[in-house]
Amino acid sequence: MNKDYFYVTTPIYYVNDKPHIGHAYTTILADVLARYHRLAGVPTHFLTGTDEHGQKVKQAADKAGMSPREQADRTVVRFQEAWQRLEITNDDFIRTTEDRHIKVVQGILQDLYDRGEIYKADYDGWYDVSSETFVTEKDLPEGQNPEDLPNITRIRETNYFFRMSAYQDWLIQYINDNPEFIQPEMRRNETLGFLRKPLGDLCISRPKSRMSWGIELPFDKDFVTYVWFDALVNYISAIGYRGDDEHFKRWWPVSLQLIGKDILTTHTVYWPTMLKAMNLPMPGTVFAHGWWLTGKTKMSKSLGNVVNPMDCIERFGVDAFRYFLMSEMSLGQDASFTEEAFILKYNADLANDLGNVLNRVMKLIQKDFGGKVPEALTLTEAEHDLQRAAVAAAEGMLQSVKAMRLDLGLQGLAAVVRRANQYLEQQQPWSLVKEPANRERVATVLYTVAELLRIVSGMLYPVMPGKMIDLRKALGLGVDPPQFERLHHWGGLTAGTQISEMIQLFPRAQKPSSDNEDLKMEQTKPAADKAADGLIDISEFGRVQLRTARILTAEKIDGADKLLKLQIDLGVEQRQLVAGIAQHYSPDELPGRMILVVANLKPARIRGVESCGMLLAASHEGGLVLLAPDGDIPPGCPVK
RNA sequence: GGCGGCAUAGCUCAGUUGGUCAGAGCAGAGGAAUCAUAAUCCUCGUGUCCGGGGUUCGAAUCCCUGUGCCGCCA
Repeated sequence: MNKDYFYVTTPIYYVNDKPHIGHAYTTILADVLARYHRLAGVPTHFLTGTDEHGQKVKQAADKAGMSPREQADRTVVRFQEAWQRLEITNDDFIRTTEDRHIKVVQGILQDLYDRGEIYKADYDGWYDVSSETFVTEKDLPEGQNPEDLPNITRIRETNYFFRMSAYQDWLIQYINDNPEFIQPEMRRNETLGFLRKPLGDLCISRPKSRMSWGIELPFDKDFVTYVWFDALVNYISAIGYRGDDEHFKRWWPVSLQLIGKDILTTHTVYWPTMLKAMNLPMPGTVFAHGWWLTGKTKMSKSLGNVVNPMDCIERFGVDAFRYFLMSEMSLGQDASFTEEAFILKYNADLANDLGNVLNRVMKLIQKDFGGKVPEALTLTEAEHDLQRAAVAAAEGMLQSVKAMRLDLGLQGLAAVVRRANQYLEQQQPWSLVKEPANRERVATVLYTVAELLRIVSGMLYPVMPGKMIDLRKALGLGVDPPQFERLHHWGGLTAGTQISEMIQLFPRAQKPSSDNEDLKMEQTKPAADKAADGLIDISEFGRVQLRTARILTAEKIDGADKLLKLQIDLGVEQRQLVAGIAQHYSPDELPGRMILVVANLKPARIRGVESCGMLLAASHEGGLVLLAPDGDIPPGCPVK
């Protein structure tokens, strides 16, 4: 980590899109990196924003009967709201329609024009309307006649060009001399490959007659700026280039520019040559990451298989979503997003390991030490081992931030949490405590695990800010963000601190109901065989999760005279279930009643209505009565 | 067609400069324990490290070659 400063950018997103997982991923990644740097005490500036010029915005505006600017104003909030929900902590948000941006673009253009870096020339050739780019016949699919392609038209027009070709040799040399400039290495090779052929000049204008929604060229009112020349400048206009020198010098050159691999050339060829022409230093690193795939197909709007980040947040929480994206993507490669993988990871790493270990240690401190963090006195080799492992995992996480391999760092932290579970199992504090002489030993064990959680939660904070603060509050650590220097040292937890009431940090998620039907059938068969004598053992009964619940609402299901649709409160969550009790209970007498339900029943569709669970009722000679707890107890309590 | 990348247990992947490197997690099987969200812990893999050559005392790791995917450019 560079200690001086960290300036990180995402691409600016085109306002015509809706935020999808691709946008969310880049932005969360930038946020996580920014947070790590801030917590390490590195002055950090994090920029994102929106690209608001171009044909598609104009078209959408015309269709909606408003000005392009109004259209952009309406759609930009989609991104701003999305980033808010995802807990993105960008320091600035730039829109290319802002004055501060337009002035800079025009200033740069005028300067380059004055210095002869931009010249006027005629263009006569093919133009691709959909991508707003010029194409040569060689760009077209083989054997195709341009006139037959719907989005290709012949145009002849005058335009302005940037002398990009003049910088080709310099750029090749620069990339060769600075291996960290383009990452991962594969993308660097790609760029060098691209540069093996002669580089043309870059057309940086569009005649207004054809495309009016853009930044007007300062030296020719008949033209607007080509969208890439406009958009790339955001990285410097936002930090005060040609306006606020002090601010600009503080953050330029940018430390890290995150991009998707689809916009590699613009960022590794156009952008560097533009900067060179402006006599500005190059970005430290341009990093192209991979794409999220669902199954085998690429995420894209045209394929209609986009995973909406918002849906995932609602179901699993922002923090789990951020964790999954960061831990599942090996940076630079593609990764796949499936609900099944998400739930498996969530249950394994977050619910079963991290959430559970917190729960275990809290319960023991609660029960045996009156809810106060006990004091660790005599440490054995086991404690020293765990300390070393925790500190090493914390260090490893920081290394992985530096190496852009967050997945590996998170893996290391997950591993150390698993070790905490192993350690508890080996030490058996719940057995030791039965012998008063062991009390000091138990105190040491519980302190050790709690302290490990302090360090791990601190290191995970940039990825899961909300949940990690919850965890730290539970341990009595307060609501402030962790301080990194304290995470390298053992012993940050103060003995005697009051911990909170029990919390469920990551409630276990239900497995996806969609597939693996065959698998489940196979799994249940052996149990059915064993039950041939009609007797089951306790572990089989244990597989059934019974819980108390409160009925919130009840309504009839059309076309089914026995069924009611119920919304129930299960403590940590709300559920819908379908119950065959309509002939015995009317909908209006049910809300508010406490009942018992099977909470881990595989979801099913009954009469087209989803049912997640089953309520318990006793029947006798055609009659039926609901079972209810005998006494006052909140919803969600386990029934054993 | 050119350039580049990848190919390791059922699945997802780790494997720094060639020498306990044949691994982890998940999934699966068996067992233990009960503090805990039936969560946890322990035990269990003879994997042609894509095939074939080669370099080396020794290669998943280097070189050549074949095959299959993928990316960029044509």
